[in-house]
Amino acid sequence: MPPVAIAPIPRDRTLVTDVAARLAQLIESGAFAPGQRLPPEHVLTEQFAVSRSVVREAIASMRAEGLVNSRRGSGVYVNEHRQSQPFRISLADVDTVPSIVQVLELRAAVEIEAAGLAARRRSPQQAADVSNALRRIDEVGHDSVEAAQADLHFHQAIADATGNAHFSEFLNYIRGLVIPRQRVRIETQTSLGSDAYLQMLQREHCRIEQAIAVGDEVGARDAMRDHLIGSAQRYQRWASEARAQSES
Amino acid sequence: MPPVAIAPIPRDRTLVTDVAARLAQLIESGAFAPGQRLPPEHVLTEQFAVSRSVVREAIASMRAEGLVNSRRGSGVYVNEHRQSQPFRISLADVDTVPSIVQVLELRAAVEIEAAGLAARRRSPQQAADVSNALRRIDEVGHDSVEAAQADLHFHQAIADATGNAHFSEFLNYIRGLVIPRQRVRIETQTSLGSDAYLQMLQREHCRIEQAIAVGDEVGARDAMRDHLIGSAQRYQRWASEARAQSES
DNA sequence: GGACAAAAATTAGTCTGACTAATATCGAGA
DNA sequence: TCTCGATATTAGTCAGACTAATTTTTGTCC
Repeated sequence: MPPVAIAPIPRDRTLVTDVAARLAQLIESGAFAPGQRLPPEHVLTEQFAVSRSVVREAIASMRAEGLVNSRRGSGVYVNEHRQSQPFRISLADVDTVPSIVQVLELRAAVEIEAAGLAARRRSPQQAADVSNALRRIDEVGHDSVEAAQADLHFHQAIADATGNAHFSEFLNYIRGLVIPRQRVRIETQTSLGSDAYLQMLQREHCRIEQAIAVGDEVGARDAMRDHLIGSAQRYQRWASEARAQSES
Repeated sequence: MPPVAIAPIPRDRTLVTDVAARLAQLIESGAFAPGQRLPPEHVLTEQFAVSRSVVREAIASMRAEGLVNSRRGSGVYVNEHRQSQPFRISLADVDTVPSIVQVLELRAAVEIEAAGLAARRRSPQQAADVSNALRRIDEVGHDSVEAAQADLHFHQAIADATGNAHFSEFLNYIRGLVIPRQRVRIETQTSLGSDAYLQMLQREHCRIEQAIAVGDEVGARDAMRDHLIGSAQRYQRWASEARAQSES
């Protein structure tokens, strides 16, 4: 008798996944070129020696993946531009403090350059948007939820002022990864650090806004760099304090 | 008689897509929590008033999207960590010269900061890797394909030297968007600009490598910025020349 | 009662056949 | 040659059956 049962290994291989994988491979390899029509279902049925249900579910999978599109009465066609693999940071990788700092570093890189581009290229309207966002942070004051949102809008206004939508979209993506924790941080900090903390933040914001307003590219980058590095350091300090507190 | 036929609007809505969308919405809204089991197929069949084929193809779609997973004999379960929407630049958006420049701007932002981080944190081994990559560019000389690859490795070595895998991965993603065209550019340039062009590139590379070697964070950033801005300008100039040439 | 095993019920996977609706193809007529 | 209509092709949907894996229930023995 074996000492322990062999690991079950939930083989979720099914005919559907097999057929989908083989079809996907054929497309990848170029056997079916973009724009080209796949063989009709009944042909795939006999070639793969499976039922039509299996073929249809496999095609439904590939359609969901954006690999093909179906046209009723016509056929299934390979999509023209099969998207390159997207950029994705696994949420599972954003769990520890160091890993979050790594994400913040990438975000900082983009925001720093965004501040520089904004200073160089912002329209008068965009400059006004940044200034308004800054004022809004002052107005909301201590409400931590509102403050977090106002802070977000400030950074968003800067990204928009670059005139390059990729910056806005990328920062939007990064935010989705770290914002939940950041909000906690801000709430904690504001309840602890209170006025002094908020004023320091606002001084940093103000420096950024001024540089963008006067078109000082280098100054905007430096100000944003100081702001984000400061934020990251504050985050790390807070995290270590929180840990020390929970261990005591 | 109408002047022109009404736009066909290929409505690719089907029962399958509808059911999949509604189920996805129920999951998004939290009606079905992660880890929870979906109602069995025959229940969905009567609730949505569709056949089992439709339900199954809808579930196959969601499975392909990573939203759920099926366990034969047990049920369909909502995946625990439904990934956040990834960052993706549509290839369709990377077709014109200005749009490519926008992508290059985002790439530059990340590479500039990567150079700074590399200068600050690189291990001796990583510094050596960067230097070796630089030397390799010299060695391959005029072979445009090899040169493009060596150039890529140089930038890759710098990203690796940050010690932050997100930088490497992000630049890898960006490369997948613009490299095909860049290679063409390099080939054209090398055949036209020849030695002078290569030597200028290598001087820029060398400046970056030196700054990283001695741990000059600001210098590394500046050198990388000059290099990438120069590259973008050269690309734009080449593109406009190519256009002028094709029009003549 | 509790632990274990067998039986039953539940559930997803697969197959078959049919019909519908949209599209594509072909041929006859102008 | 072009247009229009009939025909063929094809994906979408429905229905029912059977298989295989899992879960639940039941029954038995201790």
